[in-house]
Amino acid sequence: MPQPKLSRLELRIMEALWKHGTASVREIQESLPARGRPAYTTVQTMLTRLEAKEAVRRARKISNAHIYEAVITRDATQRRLVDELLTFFGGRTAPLMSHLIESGQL
Amino acid sequence: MPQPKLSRLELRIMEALWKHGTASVREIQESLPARGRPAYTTVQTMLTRLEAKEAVRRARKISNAHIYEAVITRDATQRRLVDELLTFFGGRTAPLMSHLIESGQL
DNA sequence: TAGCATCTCCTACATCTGTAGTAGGGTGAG
DNA sequence: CTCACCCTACTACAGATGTAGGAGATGCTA
Repeated sequence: MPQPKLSRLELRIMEALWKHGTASVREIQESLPARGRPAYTTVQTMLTRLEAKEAVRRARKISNAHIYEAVITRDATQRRLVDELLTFFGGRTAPLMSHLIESGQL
Repeated sequence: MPQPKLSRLELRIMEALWKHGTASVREIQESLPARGRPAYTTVQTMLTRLEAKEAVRRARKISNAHIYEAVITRDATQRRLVDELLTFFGGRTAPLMSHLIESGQL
């Protein structure tokens, strides 16, 4: 399905994958911030679920390890998140903008 | 706790409550868009959970019905959502902005 | 080739979320 | 006073999410 719904952790995994371009379970797991880093098999579970959602795919194999790559783009995913957030703002971008501005980085 | 984490449906309920200022379960339920409107008791369950999270409180009673009011502000809640979204954008507001702009309303 | 390190695959499970039914108490209209 | 109606409180449950262990396959190293 196009642009599946991803959970927070799934999004964290995707973020890591987008950064690496392509990666193994271990690479993804280790690239996650040590603080609150999930266990190896947890990452593995996420990748399996992401695969089921067709958000990632097994690109190839290196030795006995699968190498994953993103199927959905970061851009499309972010757009989806923004759209979803907008529904909570009643479609009004103005308040969202002001919060963004107040959020510092500008 | 300050700014509890709210689910989608909980946010929809809060939105209705913020609009009314104060409302009974029935008022909230009926103010939700008919399309996909949850059952009366579903709204009730949400309010109970929101109360547990200290996001709303029972302000008073009219006859045998509880009248709820929001404890957390819409503003603080929206800010929290924006901040959370920002973490998925690696803290960069720029891409978020561009998505917003492309989202039409501007 | 024997073992250890490493992977995958499968299974499990607690918690959260959405969804709602049921039982029983309070209320107001007649 | 009575009873139909509305409200609350409690319970239930399926699906999503986060979290991870264990068993067994596989690959590298001495």
